[in-house]
Amino acid sequence: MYHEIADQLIQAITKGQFTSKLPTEAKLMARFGVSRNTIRRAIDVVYQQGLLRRVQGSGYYINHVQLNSKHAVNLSVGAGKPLVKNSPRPTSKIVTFDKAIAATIPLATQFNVEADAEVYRVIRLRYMDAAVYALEESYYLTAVVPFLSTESVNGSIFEFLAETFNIAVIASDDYLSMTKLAEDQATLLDQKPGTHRLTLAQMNYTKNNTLFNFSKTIYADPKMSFYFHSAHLSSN
Amino acid sequence: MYHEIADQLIQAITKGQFTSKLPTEAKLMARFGVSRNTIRRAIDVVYQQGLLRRVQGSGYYINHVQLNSKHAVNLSVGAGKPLVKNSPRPTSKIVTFDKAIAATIPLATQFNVEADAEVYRVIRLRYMDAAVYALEESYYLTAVVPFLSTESVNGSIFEFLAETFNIAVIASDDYLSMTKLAEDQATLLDQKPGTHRLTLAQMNYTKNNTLFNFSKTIYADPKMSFYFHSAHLSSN
DNA sequence: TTTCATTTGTCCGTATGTATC
DNA sequence: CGATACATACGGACAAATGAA
Repeated sequence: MYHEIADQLIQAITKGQFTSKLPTEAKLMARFGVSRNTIRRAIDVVYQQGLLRRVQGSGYYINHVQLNSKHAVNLSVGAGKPLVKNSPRPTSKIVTFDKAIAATIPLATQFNVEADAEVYRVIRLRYMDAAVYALEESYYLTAVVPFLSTESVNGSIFEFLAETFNIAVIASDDYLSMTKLAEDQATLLDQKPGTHRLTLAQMNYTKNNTLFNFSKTIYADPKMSFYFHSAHLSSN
Repeated sequence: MYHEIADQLIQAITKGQFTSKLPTEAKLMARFGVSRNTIRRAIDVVYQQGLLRRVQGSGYYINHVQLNSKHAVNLSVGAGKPLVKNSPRPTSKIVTFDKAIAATIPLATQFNVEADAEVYRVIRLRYMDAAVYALEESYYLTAVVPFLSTESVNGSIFEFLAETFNIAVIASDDYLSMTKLAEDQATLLDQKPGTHRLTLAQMNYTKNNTLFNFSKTIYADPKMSFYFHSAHLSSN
């Protein structure tokens, strides 16, 4: 219940329905017909995403997150969704799409994924507006994701998983660093080998914190930037 | 109250008092003599920092965060504390320490800091084990931070602020990107100009979400990495 | 396979504290 | 000072997942 309320509040804020402040808790209680605890729980979710400033005795103020760079990713919302409004959807060119065993994958051993786990391997170039912006290498545990359609691999895999298996990201571990492009990576990204580029390694967990996906994404644009909001649960 | 309990739980976990699971909520209620809501609130805090996996019907499992790189920063704990256990404390070499007006600072205008705000400016080289690891450019609003001792600037400013003014980080906005080193930056960091390095721009907020500090840190080591855990408030 | 106790997840109502205006 | 609004804490009830009998 508080999940839905949180979603509605987030939508309302991003749509600009509340310009400077959120209604008071009392008003929100009346509007949604729930108890104060439930409203506060929902507000916690919104607050955690950095959309609110909370001031005791005064109210909840809207925070307008700034993403100056054209290529910016907001990591605090969970999966790496580009947060630029009305951004065009990325397209993909598949490099590899097969199955593998975790033990044979460097990324998997690095993150202590169970060695004998079977995974779908998807390596693809990601395009935005016909320009390549990332090289993505992602893996899906077949124990959790029994099937991956070629169609979804060409589009949004996460959307496919949500619709088909009701798999959603509950938590994620994110590691940001620079990688020196190897020959093959460089040619795929159309850059010089040895160039340093931002790289996001990610572990994604779903219900009950079971790992279902891990990936490594190298971003082509040197101006790429990542945003992340960290908020303690209560502000005072 | 739940804050203290959360702190105690975090300490207990990092000290290795609980190896695989946390005690049940019922036991924690008894141990701390508080209600279930309070315990759960405290656990929320711990969970948010990525130290726990929670499984309905089963319990809370300890998560051991992996930071493979020697130079790794955990951003989900708030300020940029190095999380390597027993890591030596960094030392500093001051490049600049004076006052300035926000309007004259590119970083401040970029983040829409009130133009006429007065700030302490601290530019310093950060050393770990006699080796330079970062060039830090940080600003403290004098409206919130009335005084900065030279002593603290040579050591830990955040510790000084906590002890002296009871200023703690409640929330932060973090921006990670690469910067191409300018001449002066390159010489300070002992690198070639034009080199790409990881850069963390940070806005730090204290009680009632008032901004008290913003900074930009360029990390010398190309192997530098950042960790960040993102967890939705409830896992199921 | 079913049942049942355990354990966490959600929601409610209430009371009191504290900061803001 | 009083009214408003958010912060914390308690107790109770039921739902849902887990794990063992």
